[in-house]
Amino acid sequence: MNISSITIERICKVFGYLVVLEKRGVDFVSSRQLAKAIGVTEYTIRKDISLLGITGYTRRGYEVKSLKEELGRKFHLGQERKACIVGLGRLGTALLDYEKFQEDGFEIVAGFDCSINKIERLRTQIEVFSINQLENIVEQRGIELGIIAVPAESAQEVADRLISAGVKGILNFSPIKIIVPKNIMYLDMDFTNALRFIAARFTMQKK
Amino acid sequence: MNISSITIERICKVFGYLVVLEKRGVDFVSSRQLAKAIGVTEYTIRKDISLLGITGYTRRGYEVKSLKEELGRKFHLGQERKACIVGLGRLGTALLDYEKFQEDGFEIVAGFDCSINKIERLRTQIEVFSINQLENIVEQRGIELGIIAVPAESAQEVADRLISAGVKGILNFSPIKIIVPKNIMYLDMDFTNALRFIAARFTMQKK
DNA sequence: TATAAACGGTGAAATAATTCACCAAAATGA
DNA sequence: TCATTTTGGTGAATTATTTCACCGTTTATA
Repeated sequence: MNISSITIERICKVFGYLVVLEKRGVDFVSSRQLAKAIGVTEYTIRKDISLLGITGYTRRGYEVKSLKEELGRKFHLGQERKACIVGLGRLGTALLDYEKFQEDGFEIVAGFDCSINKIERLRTQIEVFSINQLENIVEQRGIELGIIAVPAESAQEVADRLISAGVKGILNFSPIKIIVPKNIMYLDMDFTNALRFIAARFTMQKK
Repeated sequence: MNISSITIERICKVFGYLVVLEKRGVDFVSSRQLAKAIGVTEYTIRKDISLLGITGYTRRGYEVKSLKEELGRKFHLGQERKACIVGLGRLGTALLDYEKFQEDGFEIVAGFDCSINKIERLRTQIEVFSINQLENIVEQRGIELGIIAVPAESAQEVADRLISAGVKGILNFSPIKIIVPKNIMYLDMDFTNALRFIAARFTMQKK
């Protein structure tokens, strides 16, 4: 099967909303409700879901629990995945304790920083290491995801090291774009760019 | 002129890269270089730019300084814009001191939190207030952008208050989707969803 | 039991976005 | 000076994505 990135993005949002609905004890949800919740049309939702061979019930919609499980199975969502955070400044330490990751199966199993002082001072549940041990720990613990929260200058180097140590996906919070091989999944979380995007749309906006 | 959201997103990235190039003292940049830097094709870059009526130089490319200025003018980027942060937990305080915002013209002029204790303890350059004063301060200071870093439960309420106080754009770091009127520009920064997106693409990926 | 309403499924149509092919201009170099 | 290369501009072709129209079920209701 061949699913476009844009569809995968929507599916992830749907998954997130299903998690919320399940917590609320909702059993069924219609394409219209899903559409409203994630900001697209009902047609798109139905296309996306039927593309995956998942089917709903006439007059009731999709069953929340089974849709969530099926999406999880197909996209490996909500399963155990180990991640680490590199760079334990303000943002990095905030991410270390971000419980929402854990709820979704993402387990932060290590933090790295280059400052020994910082490592010693940190009081956290999660084990923290010197950046020197990055390769060792990533390999030992089978870490698949790397979260980069270091300054722009060192972001590319950290990414290269994470990749050569075996991570398959990178979430980058530094404000520069990192170049990665195309078999590595990569996403930027550039805060300034997010504000730019909002500001730019004040001015010109089509849809 | 009518420019699609997806084009605006690319333009913002181009703008960010131009800022970097300008700092490095680079005078000209080709569509090919821009394309590589932001991860699209050179055709797309040229289409985007020429759509705006901006034109480059044969055999040299685009002039960094003037392209940046022109994009800034057309999209109101790199201009003074006032923003505030609501919710001064780990993430909120990290954002308070995120200098990169300032470099790009986004000025954080206030922080809000509901805990008086927290407000008193905080040592920061930026003035912090009780959430009770949100409407007052937003109006007084002409704040246009609201950054939401409160827990999921109160995110929608905070958004509603920000909007009724006059902000025109919202950047949401809470893990739920907020419903806003369609004249308000809105962007989610959902960390868990970002990890999901990366994990999902491990499995299935078209382009 | 018959009718209406609310749903999902899906091929076809419409729209949007990207890529391509090719031209013209400028710079370079033989 | 003349050929070659690099570059942007742009209409056309292609590809991707969204929307629509309409069908068949199921549930609710009269």
